[in-house]
Amino acid sequence: MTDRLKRPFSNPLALAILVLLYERPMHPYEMAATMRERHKESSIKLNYGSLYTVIEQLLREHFISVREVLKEGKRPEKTVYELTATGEVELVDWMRELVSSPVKEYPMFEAAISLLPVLPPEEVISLLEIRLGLLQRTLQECDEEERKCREMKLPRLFSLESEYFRAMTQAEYKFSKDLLSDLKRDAGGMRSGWSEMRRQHMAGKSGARRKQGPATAIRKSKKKEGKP
Amino acid sequence: MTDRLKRPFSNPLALAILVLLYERPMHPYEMAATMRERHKESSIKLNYGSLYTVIEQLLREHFISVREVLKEGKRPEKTVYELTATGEVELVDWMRELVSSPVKEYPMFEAAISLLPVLPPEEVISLLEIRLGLLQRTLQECDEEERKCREMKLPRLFSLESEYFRAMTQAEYKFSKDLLSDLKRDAGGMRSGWSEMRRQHMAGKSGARRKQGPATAIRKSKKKEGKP
DNA sequence: TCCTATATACTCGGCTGCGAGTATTTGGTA
DNA sequence: TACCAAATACTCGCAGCCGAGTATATAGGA
Repeated sequence: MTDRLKRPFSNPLALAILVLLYERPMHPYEMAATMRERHKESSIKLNYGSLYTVIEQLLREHFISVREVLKEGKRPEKTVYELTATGEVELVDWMRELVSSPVKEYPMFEAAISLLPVLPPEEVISLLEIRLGLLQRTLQECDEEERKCREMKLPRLFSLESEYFRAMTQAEYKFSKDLLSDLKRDAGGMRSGWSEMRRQHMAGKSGARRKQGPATAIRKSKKKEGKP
Repeated sequence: MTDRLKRPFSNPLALAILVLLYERPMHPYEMAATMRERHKESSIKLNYGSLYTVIEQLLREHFISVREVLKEGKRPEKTVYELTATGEVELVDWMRELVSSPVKEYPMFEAAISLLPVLPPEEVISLLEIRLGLLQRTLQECDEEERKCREMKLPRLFSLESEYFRAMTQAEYKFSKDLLSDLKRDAGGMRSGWSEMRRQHMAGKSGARRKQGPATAIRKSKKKEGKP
């Protein structure tokens, strides 16, 4: 909201680092350890490669700076970083934007759904059944998780992100289930437009193939090379 | 399901290309045009840079091959690609996996939620209100879209992906709304654990700063700025 | 005492992804 | 007829991202 300027980077890991340094100065490995301790890795993807790259970026933008370099014995040096004033502004600003303004993302399942007609409907039915099973298991695991939190009397704030994840998974479950029953109801039916659509694909494809030769060996065509 | 081998690439655009070539041979620009025509760009991110990179990857794996190179006048050559037998197997296999097995993804909002305590709760309330407004508008647009589809008597299959998007947006709306009311109910209250958590952050921070020098220019106060 | 497994703390090279740029043709209009 | 804008069809270079690898220190068991 505050500004619509493009941020110098978009990795959620950068955000997490800013937050950690907002609490106190740290060195990279400690950041990773802390994130794991708090199970942030479940909502924010963490890996070593990116960690150090992202720190580099943050340094470049002067959002963080080197506080000190520790040397103990012969171990590699530990570089401790801290948040700068600019960094704190960026952090708060970024958080504000993320909370206030949804951004379109591109989950794989959405892509798959939009290309669904390449699969025969009967197969989609059994694939969706598998999916439903897996989603249900995920939901159960979430509940289990939540139960533990309640037992330990942790305030809700600690588990907000998994609550969100559960809600989204639930929605996906419902969607898949509805889709499944619809498919079952008029399997192969006309109303879905499926068979018609598939026929088109097939027509296009087999037509092309036929023009070229009897079910090609692998590639009889003009360009036979693979890689120059 | 079929196999758990890692695919040589993960870009949804690659999947879309395989599907397009499954229908008929095409040249890159035509792929882009077709995708836009069918509004696939709303569920699969498209941009020129990636398009050509991804085609390179598919070639390398022998999932597609060059069918012919057209030359018309002095225009740049058009390279027409087609699906190989291997490519078709990959396509179907990949689709099966995507439909049957959910994968954990990392939406930005989930990251933000997991770091929410850096913002004062009163601010989160107003940010969520903005978000709810925007989400509602998105939902209305979806409905409008859907109405048009029904008017044109398009079969449901054509708009499945936007139905999915709507469902997910709806879920996010509900989650945000519930969170908002909870925040309003015990604003600043103890039960949420928020104030406590924030205090910790603050403590850590100001402690660190104090050691270093007199409260830096822009950020001396505990939290006096708001949002103009 | 020695050996191995694990934790600590990064480094490095390469692939992926992308936006901005390039060059030609077509269409409209003044 | 001349000119400009839009469409066509890519090319390029660089930054982001990541996973596998490296190297030391410590702990625990045989």
